This record gives sequence, C-alpha cells and structure tokens, in this order.
Amino acid sequence: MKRTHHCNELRKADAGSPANIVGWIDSVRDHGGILFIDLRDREGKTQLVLDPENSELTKIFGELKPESVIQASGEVHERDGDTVNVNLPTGEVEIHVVDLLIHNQSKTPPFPMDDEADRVGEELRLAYRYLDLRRPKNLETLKLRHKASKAIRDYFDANGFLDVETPMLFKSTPEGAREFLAPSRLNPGKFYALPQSPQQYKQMLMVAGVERYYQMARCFRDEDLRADRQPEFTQVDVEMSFIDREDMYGLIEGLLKKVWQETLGTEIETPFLRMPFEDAMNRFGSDKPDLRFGLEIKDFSDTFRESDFKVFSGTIASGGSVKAFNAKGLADLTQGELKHLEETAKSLGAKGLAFIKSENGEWKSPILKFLSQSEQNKLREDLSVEDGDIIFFAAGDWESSCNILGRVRLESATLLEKRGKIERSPTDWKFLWVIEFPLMSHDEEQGRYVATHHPFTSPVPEDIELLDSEPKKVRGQHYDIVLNGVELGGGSIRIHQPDLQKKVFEEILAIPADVVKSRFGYMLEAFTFGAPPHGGIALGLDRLVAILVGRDSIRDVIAFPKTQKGQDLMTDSPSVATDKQLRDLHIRSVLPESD
RNA sequence: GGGGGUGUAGCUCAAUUGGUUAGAGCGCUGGCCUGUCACGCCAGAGGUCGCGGGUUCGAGUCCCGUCACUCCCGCCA
Repeated sequence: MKRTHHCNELRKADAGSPANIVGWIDSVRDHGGILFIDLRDREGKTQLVLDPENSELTKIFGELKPESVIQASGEVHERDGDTVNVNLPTGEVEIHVVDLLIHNQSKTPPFPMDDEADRVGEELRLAYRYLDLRRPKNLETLKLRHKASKAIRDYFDANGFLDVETPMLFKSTPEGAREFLAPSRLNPGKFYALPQSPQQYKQMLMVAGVERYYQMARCFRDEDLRADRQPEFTQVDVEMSFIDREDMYGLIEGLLKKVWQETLGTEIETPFLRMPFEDAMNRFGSDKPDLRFGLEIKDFSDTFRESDFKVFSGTIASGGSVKAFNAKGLADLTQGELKHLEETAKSLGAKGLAFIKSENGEWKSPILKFLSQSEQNKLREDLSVEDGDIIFFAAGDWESSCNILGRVRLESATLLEKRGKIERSPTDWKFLWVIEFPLMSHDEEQGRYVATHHPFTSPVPEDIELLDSEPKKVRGQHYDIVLNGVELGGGSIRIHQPDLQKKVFEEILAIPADVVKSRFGYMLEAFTFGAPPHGGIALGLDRLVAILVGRDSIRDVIAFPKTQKGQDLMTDSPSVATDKQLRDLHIRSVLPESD
C-alpha cells in the first residue's frame, strides 16, 4: 500500500498504468452520480474520479471532507479533449479510483485553505499554524528557504569552510542586547545566557586555527519585536582568518549571487556599490539606504548660515545642520498626508516639518517670507525644483536632521508610489556595502562611548592614532550589506592584538578593568597565544528569505514565529512553571504588583 | 515605557445622525444533479457586536477602562 506517485507527477504518458497516491482533499465536486476530488500534496494536485458504478465507493461519498488525508488507487486515464484542465500540470490525466482509504478525516478548518486565507487575521493563522503552513503558497516559502540555506551551505563547503556548532548555553555578557537567561540546576544561583550571536566563540575558532568557519546559527535577543525582529532568529555566521575587507566583499558577493541563482534563477550584478556611512546618511538619511528611487537629501547649512530665518541660522550657529530634499511631484499631498509626515518628523525629535510647495508657478510656504531671494534661488537650483514639487527641511544636529529627512524621504516615496510617480519593485535588487562606520558613538544616557557595532571591531589602520585624541572620528573596519533599504547583515575585521583590544575595552569604552577581566579575560589571553588576523560577517537568514519571497515580515518565512508579545499562539508558550521545576532550579517567580 | 491602527456569524466584510427583528459573500448542514475542476441549483442553521463599566428612553455606533493582534518610536553591543 505504498504510494507510487506524488500529486504533481502523472502525465499523459502514464495513461493506462496503475497509480496509488496519497494527499489532502483540496476540493470535492459531487455531481450526484460521478464525483471528482482534487487531491493535493506538497508537490501539486491530481484529479481523482469516483464512478458511481463502484458501489463500495459510493458508500463513503458523504465522508469525503476537504483537508482529509486519503489514499487512492486506480488506473491513470487520459482525459477527453474538452475535459482537460489547462491550469494544472496534471490536467491531461486523472485517476479512475478503484480503492479509497480515508487515513484521517478532517474537521472543517477554521479558515479557508486557498489564497483567500492571506486576508485572514494573523492571530488565527498562528494559532493554527500547521494549517496555515499547509497552504501551497506557504509550503513554497519553506521550500525556498530550504533552497537558500542549501545554496549557502554548498557555497561555503565549496570554499573550504567548516560548519562548526557553538554552544547555546553561553555566558551572560550584559553589553548589548538583553539576554534570555537559563538557570543552572547544578550551579545554584548561576545562569547561562542564550547567545545573542556566536561572536566570541567564532573568534576563538579562529585562534584555534579553523581558518574558515560558518554556521547557520540560532540567536536570541530579548528585545521588543518588530516585523523584521523575532526573539529567536537565524544568522548565517561567518569568520575567516588572514583576510581583509576586500576578501569579505568578494566572498559575500559570490554567496548572494549563488543564492539568487539557486532560489530565483536571477543573475545579480557584482561587485556591489560601496558607500561610506557618512555619504549614506548625508544623501539618504539612513545607514541602510533604499537606492531604488532618488529624492536625495542635500545640505544647505552654508546657504542658511547668515539667514534671517533664525530657526535655520540659529541651528547652524550652534553646530547643527540644515538639510532638505525635493519630494518630486508631491505638492498635491493632502492635509492628512502632510500631517502624517509632520508626526513622523516629530516622533524623531523634530520641532516641526518645514516645507515649500511649488504650485501653479509660485512657491507657497509658511516660512517663505523669512527666506531671501538668493536663498530661494539656491534651493531651486540645487534641488531642481519644478512646478508640482515640495521641499522638506530639517534643522538640528547632523545625525537627527539626517534621520528625520531619511524617514520623511521613505514616507514620501510611499505617497509617490501610490500616485504612480515612482516605483519600488521588490525585484529591483539594489545591493550596496555601507562602509567606514564610526567605531564608537557617544551614548548621551551613559555619558560614555559605546561600540557602534561591537567592541571587537578593528579600527581602520590610518585612524588608530586618533583613538586617544578624537575617538569619535575613528572609523571601524566594519561593513554592512544592504538591499533595498534592509540591512541584510554586517561584520568587520576584528582586533587580534591583545593590547589594542584591552585599550578599547578599558580606555575607550571605559569598562572597568575587573569587569573586562571577568567577561573577556579568556579572550585577551587567547590573543596572546598566536591569534591570526581575522574578520567575519553575519547575515540575517530570515530577512534574506523574506526579501527573496517579497514579504514584509520575517514571520512569514519562519515556520513557527512569535507574536509581538513573544508568544507562540499554537503551543501557548511561554507558560508558568511548576513549583517543583522552580525549586529544582533554585529560583522563584516574583510577579509584578497588579493594582 | 510611549504613539497610531484593528477587533461584528467559522472566514472576509457591511450596518446612514444613537432608533424596529444586526446583513452580504464564502464556508457549514440538508436536498437535487453522471464530466466537473473555486461545479451548479434549491432550502436551512449559525451572533456574548473582544471584555468590563458609563452616558441615554434607546448603544455595534458616544465616553472611560481593559485585553488581544498589528505598525512605529525607545530598545536591538
């Protein structure tokens, strides 16, 4: 009673031969006498024909419910010309069923199993994730994800990389993301932490002489969720010895080329564009710019340095910047849309969102009366303002004026796209490397420098001397790979000199010496036993696959994702632990006061 | 921690200014139908309007609170 074919296998040439297939009932069409079933498995559909002459079969007609699992055997018949279904690869044949076994009868599913279900609330689909995944569209996503990981594994294997597993029970290192803790039964009062990434282990593998390492690494971060952030996710983790940045760019460009070939059959162009962090911020207001459209930001600090408009000149006098971009063709935006853009700007710390509309041959703006003719001319020229355009401004410190206009630029793109004035095709692949990030940034809250990426990133050689004098100006040998406004991954050349690493920890990041010793002591020691120069990168596999299949949320490409509150609605986790479990682990729950 | 959105039948949605018995499509149940393929036709069942409170002669609709899901800010070395 073994199946002989899957549901997308039989063709005209099979006519006359016996077949035995299994699958889920996709639909039943009962004509009173003759009855048709579309049987579905993960490969496709095949039509079964149940003839009323077979009285054994007629008895169970009433039990053939959609989504039931059945097995059917019979003979493959070629269909008559006018009954061929051109929409199915198996549409030229059907199986005339002799025997039919119901393996498992299905209740009526809580939501439709066709493409209609894309509109069904995610809450319900997550509670019945096994049904949602059963839909062909979602099985295709799992298949594509598999193809992507296989391409990745094949690529690294072919390039001499070793797949090495690293511990999930790691040590708590409070720098960085909040961690999930795992209590240790054998060590009362002590805890492991689940890794935010295998960063330190992979560097130790380099010291160990592995030379080329990769891993599909599960990572855990106990931070708030987003469409592109889950508390556990998968990272394509890579580390190599004896390389420089150029080697890494080439390696990853080759990897992505192969992934695109193997999953979509698409050729992407390499090498990728490279853009320094500062340019990305200045031109696009983002460290992960979407290059599928223009609307570039320009700096007008020089233009407004002496301006009568005090909001601008005052900002510049106190060291800030005035920036603007032309949202080309958006002068017809509605009051509501303008208000929304203002809210966006304000949510990023702007006091408001200054704008100038160019409509019917004249400029209209609440701030126009403050701007001199030469200032207006400069804007018109530098931003190529034409009728129907609208200029948006931001004034503030360099970083926040970039960020504000970066967001307004993205929102404007959405509005322009609705009007058909620009296009952001999900298959217009605009890759780039963002490079030369600052090694550290000043944390206002903590009043000290923190590593922009992580504290193991090596400074670019010519900036090392600035470490003591102007740490802010030191650029790191860090690189991010960006695609269509999404940060796919990032990495760096690491520090492999114990003295430099110690200096970064203690002097620049101002981590107390005893903390450095307890947390990173083993690492500093490891670097004294022959540490090779090395570097690496990590790519978010979930984001990569989401982009490949054109989904906005990584939940769509994870088999069992969690909701925004970190719950799995299917298994109803997390859940309370028993008193015995807690006792064994030497811990106690202290619930927040509810009043 | 903060801001926005959503919540009405199993599913997707509608319900005028607060006003009679809350509707439609799909699905489901029953019946008819021997070439359909999202089969068709006929009939029927199905509602804690997320939950709690308030205003009102009267609340799906207005107000307050709360829960869930979601988008974003903070956060994510």
